[in-house]
Amino acid sequence: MEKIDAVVALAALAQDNRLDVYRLLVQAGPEGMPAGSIADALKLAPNTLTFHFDRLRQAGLVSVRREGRSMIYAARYEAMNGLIAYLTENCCGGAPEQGAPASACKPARAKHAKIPA
Amino acid sequence: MEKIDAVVALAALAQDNRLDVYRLLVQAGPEGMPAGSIADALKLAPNTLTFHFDRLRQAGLVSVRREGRSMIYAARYEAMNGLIAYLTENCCGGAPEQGAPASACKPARAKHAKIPA
DNA sequence: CCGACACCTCGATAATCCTAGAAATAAAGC
DNA sequence: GCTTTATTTCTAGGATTATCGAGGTGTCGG
Repeated sequence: MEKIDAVVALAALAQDNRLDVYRLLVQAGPEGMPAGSIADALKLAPNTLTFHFDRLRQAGLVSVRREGRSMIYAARYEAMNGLIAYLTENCCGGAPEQGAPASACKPARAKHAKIPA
Repeated sequence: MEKIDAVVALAALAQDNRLDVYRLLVQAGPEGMPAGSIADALKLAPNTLTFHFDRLRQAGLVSVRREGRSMIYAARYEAMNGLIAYLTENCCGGAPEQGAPASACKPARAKHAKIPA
């Protein structure tokens, strides 16, 4: 994952309502959830919700498909994997170790010092 | 980690210059780095840098200490650990599995369906 | 075809964000 | 004490963001 993609994904998740939307979609599973149900669950106006969906979609975090009158949104797990991998590799003390518990971010001594742009 | 903390941390990292600053600090290691060196490395005006430091500090992602005339900023690794843990637990398919590769985010069937506020 | 439903697009607005210039504060050295 | 160096604070600007009301598009049932 490139830096620019990470920034976009982070920005997409860095908002109360969007984080709620994304978490709801994760819980909904691979089949996703219609926009209306999400609006009901989170008490958001449909047009406001569309705005947030666009941002999540632009960040690659969700996918959409039409089903009759409904738009079904679903979480794209690869995107979250990519983001977590980016953070682990670039913002923690180097590559994650095999033995260590998942995402153990420890201090590191500039192992691979180059900052990939 | 609470949701509000996650949103603040995500927002702090969701900006080009700040992500650069944070990555540089991670590479600098636990002792950190003086503000001036960071300004030089990233070609940022000192006052602009202060603005971004404030945001990172408010998010708990960095710490500061004075050393003579310099302000030494350092990454707080626990914060990143907390953020990654939050994303893994709340935005992936449930708790990370022991056997799985670190941060393997897989589709899940609403295992613990309650959304912690 | 027509009405009802689900959702999106457009336009406007208040709030927040990022950057930069000017001036202030803190520490070190002479 | 005065000057230099390192960084912050103050103030202001343009850009971006989140939300809302009004209106439009696409789909289903009859």
